Amino acid sequence: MGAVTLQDVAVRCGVSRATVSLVLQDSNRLSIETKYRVREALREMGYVYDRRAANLRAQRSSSIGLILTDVANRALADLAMSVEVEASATDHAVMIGYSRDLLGKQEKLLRTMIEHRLDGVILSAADGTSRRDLEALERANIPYVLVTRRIAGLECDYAGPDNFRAGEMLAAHLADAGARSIAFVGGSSLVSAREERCGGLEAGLAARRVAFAKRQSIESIADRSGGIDATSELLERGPLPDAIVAYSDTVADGVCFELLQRGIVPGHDVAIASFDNSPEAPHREPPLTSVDTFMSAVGQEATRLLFERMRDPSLEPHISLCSPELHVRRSSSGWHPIATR
Amino acid sequence: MGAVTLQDVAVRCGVSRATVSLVLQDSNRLSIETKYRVREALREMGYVYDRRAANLRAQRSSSIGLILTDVANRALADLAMSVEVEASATDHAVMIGYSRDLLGKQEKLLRTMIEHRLDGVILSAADGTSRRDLEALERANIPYVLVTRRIAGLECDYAGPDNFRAGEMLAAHLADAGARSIAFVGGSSLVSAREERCGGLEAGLAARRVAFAKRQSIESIADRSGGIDATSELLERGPLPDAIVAYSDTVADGVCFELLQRGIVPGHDVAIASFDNSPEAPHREPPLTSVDTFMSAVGQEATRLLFERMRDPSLEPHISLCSPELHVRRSSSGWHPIATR
DNA sequence: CTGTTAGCGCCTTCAA
DNA sequence: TTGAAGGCGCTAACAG
Repeated sequence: MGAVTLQDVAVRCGVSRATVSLVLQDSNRLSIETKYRVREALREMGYVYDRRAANLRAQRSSSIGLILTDVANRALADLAMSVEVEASATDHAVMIGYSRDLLGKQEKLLRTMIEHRLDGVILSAADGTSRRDLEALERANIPYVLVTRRIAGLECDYAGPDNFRAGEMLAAHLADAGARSIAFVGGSSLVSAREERCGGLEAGLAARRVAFAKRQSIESIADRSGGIDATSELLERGPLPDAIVAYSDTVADGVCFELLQRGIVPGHDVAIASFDNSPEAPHREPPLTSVDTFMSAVGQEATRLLFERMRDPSLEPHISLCSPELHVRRSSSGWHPIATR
Repeated sequence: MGAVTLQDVAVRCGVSRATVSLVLQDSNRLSIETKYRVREALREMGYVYDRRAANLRAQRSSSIGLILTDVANRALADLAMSVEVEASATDHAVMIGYSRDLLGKQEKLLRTMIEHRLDGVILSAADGTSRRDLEALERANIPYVLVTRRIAGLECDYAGPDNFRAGEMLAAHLADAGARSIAFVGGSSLVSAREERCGGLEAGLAARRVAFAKRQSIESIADRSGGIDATSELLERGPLPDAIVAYSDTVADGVCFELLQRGIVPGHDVAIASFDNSPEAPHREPPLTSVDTFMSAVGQEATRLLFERMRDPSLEPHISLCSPELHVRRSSSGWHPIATR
């Protein structure tokens, strides 16, 4: 019943356990003949390597952890899949957990991963995570890399899209198109990605002498309904701006919906743009201008950083930002200053 | 450097390893005082339970595996997240892998999971998986549950949406609305879900004396572009049917797009319906009639089945189908026989 | 080239 | 109530 062990095979072949172990490692200290005989026996007896034992012995786990807030949006799904590909290229399994932005759940996941003695962890931290929440990892000496979201005051490895640059790109595009008033809509300011995107937008506009006031930034849940709510609030606060930049494509969907409800045509009466460049963006009505953040590149990069740190824990923290790419579509190119005046 | 072990704590407290182990299990065979003293020491010394060792000793891994083809679509993401929730409720970690419908990758994932001696595996099998591909799991005595996709000729635990019933529901709805010719569009016939949905549609139509011919079923890749291609082919093969049923909401999007390209208005000139009831379905133009397949319920059920089998491997295979729910929206309710004649 | 030994950290059993 | 011992399956180190 119990699986075949190295010992069993050794007995069967009349050699020692160590010899069999050497065969598994294809050591060249053994005679061809012995190797062959042992290999045959391994196969015949249906031997399966027990990684648990090897891991215990070698003080590792051949696994890394991946903690995401969620995987229901396409961007994070791409990230998860690319992490798995990179990890398995180095023969590491991936243990996954979803925090749903709950600090308690995240803590439980971290504890579990530490007990399993994972070789490393990639973490997209829940809203409100502080460096104290990661101390357990440090005490346990487990290398980790942050993705997507930064933690204030914490210097550590990080991989993510260059959100600031992405914001700047939209600023440049919209300012050049003639927009003179711009609002940023959706997302929570607790999440670093929002602050970076909004910051980049503000900086880009400033460089082009377009004003951007704090009251032109409205927070919301980061989904379609959030886009609707934020748009309502925006229109109550004042007149329609030339352009609305949404926190994400999903939020932008809600924005467009609410505008239409009020008889305002997105892409014509007001320019719309956002972040993610999701697969549907080109197929929206109007097709949505969006900055691609290449989340699978981010996942790949995060995994690379993690393995580097696992190799050498003394490295300086490394911050890796993936370059975004602007895709201009009718939601912003269809708007012209003339049309609104 | 190395982590604190039970042994270390025992020495510090002047008791035996076993005593400390008993404290961890909160055994009532120990004096209150000893427990207290040992607990203090555990805390002070920063002891962390080493699950690897415990797992080796107990011949388990406290982890289950989840192999999906992909997680880029919302339905599978929901499934993945619900599996993780259920598993962690029983203190099991989740090791994840994505096969991308590649048999080779799936095989590698299975091998890894077997080497890690996972306690069980939930598998959404890649296209073309046969029972032979799962023999490794059986030899290793690892319980597994199939989700979402069945494998021909393999009796084993399975959890999935009741696709046949879902097809019937659409048949009933469309036939009652007056549709007399119906096409099924998109998806690969290698995937059991398509065959079940299409089969249910056919059966439901037959029960209402509406003909459904094989040539009214067109396969394609299961995405938006597949919907476009399949629709082109459909219109080349013959006249526009009263209704088009798409394999999934994503495919339906392509269908609607291609129809509009040809000046045919979906929801008016032809009824459209599909499966998944994705979050965007109500927000499409026209709002899309779709059958909800509750993938998070499927994930929950699959995990439940797996744990049951882990408890008692001798159980009869159990097949669990989650009831679907029809959501009628304008894409089908806006169409009337009159309008097309 | 091959075999022996001694653990990795935990937990169960048996003896005191 | 506590202690000692042995072993899960693997492998590094050392001895033959």
